[in-house]
Amino acid sequence: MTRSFEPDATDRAILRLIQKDAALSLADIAKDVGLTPTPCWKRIRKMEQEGVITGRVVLLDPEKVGLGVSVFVAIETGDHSAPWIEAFATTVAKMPEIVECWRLGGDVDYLLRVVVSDMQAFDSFYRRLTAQVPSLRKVTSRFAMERVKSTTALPI
Amino acid sequence: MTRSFEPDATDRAILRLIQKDAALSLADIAKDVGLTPTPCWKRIRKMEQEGVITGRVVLLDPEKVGLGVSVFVAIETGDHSAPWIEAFATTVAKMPEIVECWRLGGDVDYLLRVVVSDMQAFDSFYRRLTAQVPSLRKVTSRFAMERVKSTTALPI
DNA sequence: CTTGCAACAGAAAGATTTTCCTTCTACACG
DNA sequence: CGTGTAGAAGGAAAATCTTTCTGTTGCAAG
Repeated sequence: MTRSFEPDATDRAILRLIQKDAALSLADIAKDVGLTPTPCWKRIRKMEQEGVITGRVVLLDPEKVGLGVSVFVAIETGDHSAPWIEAFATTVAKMPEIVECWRLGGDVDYLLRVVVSDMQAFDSFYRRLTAQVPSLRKVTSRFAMERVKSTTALPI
Repeated sequence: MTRSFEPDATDRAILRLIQKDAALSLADIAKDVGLTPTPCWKRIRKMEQEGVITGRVVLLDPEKVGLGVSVFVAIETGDHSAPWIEAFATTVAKMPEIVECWRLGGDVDYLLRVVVSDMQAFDSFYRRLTAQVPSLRKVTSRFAMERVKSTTALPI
């Protein structure tokens, strides 16, 4: 796969900054990377158009909004057919408690991170999940005790 | 734990919006939640000051910046002392490839997500990790085949 | 009532976006 | 060689739009 976009050192400097704080003004970003606001803005817009930048979002403190419980759910399926995989992806997309879902190689087929308010809410989620998804061979839930680190900033 | 902040329906509507797109103008947000820009802005500022909103960031496409490989590393430690835990957290904080690190309850002590460019980069990371962290009893790496879902938006 | 909170309209301050211009480099051609 | 041209990248300044702040009003609870 040849990458269509090759960020130079300046692009990367910009990305490193706004990956951490997208509220910085163009003037500040520009000063930091040694440009004036205009070319800086042009680079950012280009990266948005090319899909390098996929969005701007605010992050919330899960505790503060009463969603302090993260649970990792490892799933082994008994059905590896394309229709099952597709149906599973659709179900996952529809459940907002699932904030991450990865298909893995190896013993575990899927790993989910589920965000809920408490154990009871997780139980409710768990029942809905297992009721909706057929052919689950093994489901292992592990509760997070502490969020040691969690960042959206890629090591660019 | 009593929560100091109780968002009302309007606060939550605002959060749902800007969790998905923080580039929306106040005018747009206000129209959507049925307010004028000023009270809307005051609510957002309040939530920022109270720490409900922890930051504004841009999200990147990992593939487009050449970091398309995510690996989950499950760690079981042989040392559960406070100093070990602290030292481990410090090491994790210093390694930018580790984008998530959770301390779990149960058989697995820690679960990491590591973002790298390719298998070779992961091997390099793996060597550095195991060289720096003592008393690792078991380390299991699972490669992500597909990112089925990944969102920063909490189900508020 | 009246007190306090939340909303509003409108103005000021500040940021973004556009337009236009300059510079630099690479490359083709006389 | 020297010159002309195209394309990429930067910059200054103006226009436009947003955010932020002011003062004021309305409404609900006490």
